[in-house]
Amino acid sequence: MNLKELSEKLGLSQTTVSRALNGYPEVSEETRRRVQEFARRMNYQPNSNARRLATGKSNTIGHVVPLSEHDMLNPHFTDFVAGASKVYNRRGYDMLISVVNAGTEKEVYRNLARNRRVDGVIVHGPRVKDDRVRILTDLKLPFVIHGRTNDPEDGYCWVDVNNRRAFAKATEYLIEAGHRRIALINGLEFMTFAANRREGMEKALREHGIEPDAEIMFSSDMIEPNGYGAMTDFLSHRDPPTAVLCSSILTAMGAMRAMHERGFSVGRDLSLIAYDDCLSFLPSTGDHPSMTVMRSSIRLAGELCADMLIDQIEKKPGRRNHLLEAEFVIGSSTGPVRAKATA
Amino acid sequence: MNLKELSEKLGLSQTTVSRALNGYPEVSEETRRRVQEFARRMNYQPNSNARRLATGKSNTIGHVVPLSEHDMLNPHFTDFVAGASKVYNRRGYDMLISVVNAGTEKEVYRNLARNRRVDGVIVHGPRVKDDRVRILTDLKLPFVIHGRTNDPEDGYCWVDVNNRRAFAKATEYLIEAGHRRIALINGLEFMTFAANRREGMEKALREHGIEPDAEIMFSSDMIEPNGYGAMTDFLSHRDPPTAVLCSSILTAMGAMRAMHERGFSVGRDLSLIAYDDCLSFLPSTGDHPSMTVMRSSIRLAGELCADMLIDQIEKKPGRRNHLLEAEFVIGSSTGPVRAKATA
DNA sequence: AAGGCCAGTCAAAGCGCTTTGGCTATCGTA
DNA sequence: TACGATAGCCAAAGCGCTTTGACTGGCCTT
Repeated sequence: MNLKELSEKLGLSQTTVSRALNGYPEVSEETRRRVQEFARRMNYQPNSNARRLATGKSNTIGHVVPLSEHDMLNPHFTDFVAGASKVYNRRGYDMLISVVNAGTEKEVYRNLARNRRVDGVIVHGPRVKDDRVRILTDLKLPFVIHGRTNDPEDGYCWVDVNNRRAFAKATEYLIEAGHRRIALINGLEFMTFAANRREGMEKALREHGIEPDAEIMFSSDMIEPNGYGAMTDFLSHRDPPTAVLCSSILTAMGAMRAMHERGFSVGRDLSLIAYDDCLSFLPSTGDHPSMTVMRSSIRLAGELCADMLIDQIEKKPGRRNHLLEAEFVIGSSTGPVRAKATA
Repeated sequence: MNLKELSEKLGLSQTTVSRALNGYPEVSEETRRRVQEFARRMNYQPNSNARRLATGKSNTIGHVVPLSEHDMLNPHFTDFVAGASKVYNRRGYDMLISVVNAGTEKEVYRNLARNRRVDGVIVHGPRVKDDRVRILTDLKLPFVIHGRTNDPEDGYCWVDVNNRRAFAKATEYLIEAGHRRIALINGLEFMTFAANRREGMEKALREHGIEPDAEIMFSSDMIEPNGYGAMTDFLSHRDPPTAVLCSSILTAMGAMRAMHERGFSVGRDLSLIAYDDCLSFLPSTGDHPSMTVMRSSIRLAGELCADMLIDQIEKKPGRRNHLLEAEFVIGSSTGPVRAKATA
């Protein structure tokens, strides 16, 4: 069933039927009702490809997500998507996901733009120095960055967490509990969020007269096995840490596994603070605060990004950026420093 | 830059240019070379909406994923997508993801089909009794199911794991190690895979004269907190299990957390076998076999589904279904039954 | 020399919508 | 009574591709 058939059966022109269905004011209320009711009965759905061609709008948002090594798709992405898609459903957009190998990203953006397959994109995993901003600006493709680059040049939309402050605060908390030997299990530091987290931590350390030690700082994909591996290494260091900061609950779980395996009790023998993205499939601090965390919902970030992007596409007014503050929640994974632990 | 401009500048008709670019044989090799080179120089990309309208093909695969309670997106989905998207990239398809609330699924399928937004869909989380098969068949929308329904009616494409056999085998392994009190932490049992797992387990139990006890069988979303909660409950049962089967590494991690918390040693005091989907962000048995698992890669399933669906869409010959066997890998989370553990 | 065939090209007709620019009653106003 | 405004409808022109059907000129056959 297409518009032509529908309008013929109704004894109306395509123009009128189209207008009736799309809520234009030039049709009488009675006609509109008749048309809409008939369309529903006939199960009429406009062909979206035709509509897209005619309007030049695709009503689709693109997500270009890079695969990291081992072809892994960042699990944090799941929750971000859950948030964003909620907004897409509400506002009538489709979500196009393009999983790409790290190198080919830019070409994919170019294609999406020239193709007119999407009305805008969300940029994931911004780097400290990232030319995607310039590319997208040149292409005149609306975009929102989940995170920021470190370039001073502003003018783009972003949603980010104050990572520096969160990690500085967590570090200070540990220092006040007497820790002076604090490890870091971070994300990949060519990405801004991870770089900022390290900066925040180092700043706090230095302000308390502690020189950061690269030997107890680790950076990689934020997945369980990496947390386990890093912590295992740290614990066999000649001068092991008494506390650790983890950039994700996933690495934190790995770290805790390593600690348990060595017979350490988390919160007593060793302290741990994790960054909690509120991943829905992992233990959170909701019910029983088992972990001390800095918390900010990545799903919320997804919602904010999506809304902001659509506002921009539809030229609606609205905020151009959001700097979220992570909530600091004290759980039982931290405690005062103890006599040096021995394996 | 569109086709018209391009062909004018080349002094050719749109027909010839279109054919040259799309590899039709009716153009001379020299013309083709000239056209392709010029198109590249001009950064020409055909407008995909126009192309879709003209061809009636969208070159897009739809994934309709239901949100479970708490608006959670199944984390197992991430890896499935990683696999599928690899195929989509290779074969020139886009991936459209539609996240829906559990109830509205069918309507979404109907819309996708009538809209002509996708050429086919992948059905996730099939239920024991699932009317999506009939709906999609009626709509004549090609589809592949990740899993199966339990309806005898065949004729659709699917990729599934032999869940029954995997769980029967794991159960037998535990029984042979002397366990007679075996718990189950399963997925949602209105879904076929979970129902089959339970069946496999119960069959093995009965074959060894053990009556399944519903009090140590749990069913829910396969996420860490649920594994933790279930295991905690089991351990405070008047007759606690000596072993447990988990439907996912995620619940297994939760279960292990509960065991650790009570001071139990996994593999000595209590045995655990998990179903390992090879989720890339979780510890697998690859490096050091810490967990005894039944293993089958969900990413591989994603690849198979995608290839099968595209074959179907393009009317290429190929297999219509795949029944994968899970690999049984013995790790250190299982051992002979011990004197009854006491909390 | 006439006819047939083929390679290479093109004009034009869709694909199914939206949107522009009329057109016709009808009504209020002077 | 006449005239402009307006509500309600329509025909037709795109949107940027693909594809059909037709047309050339050169070459081979008989």
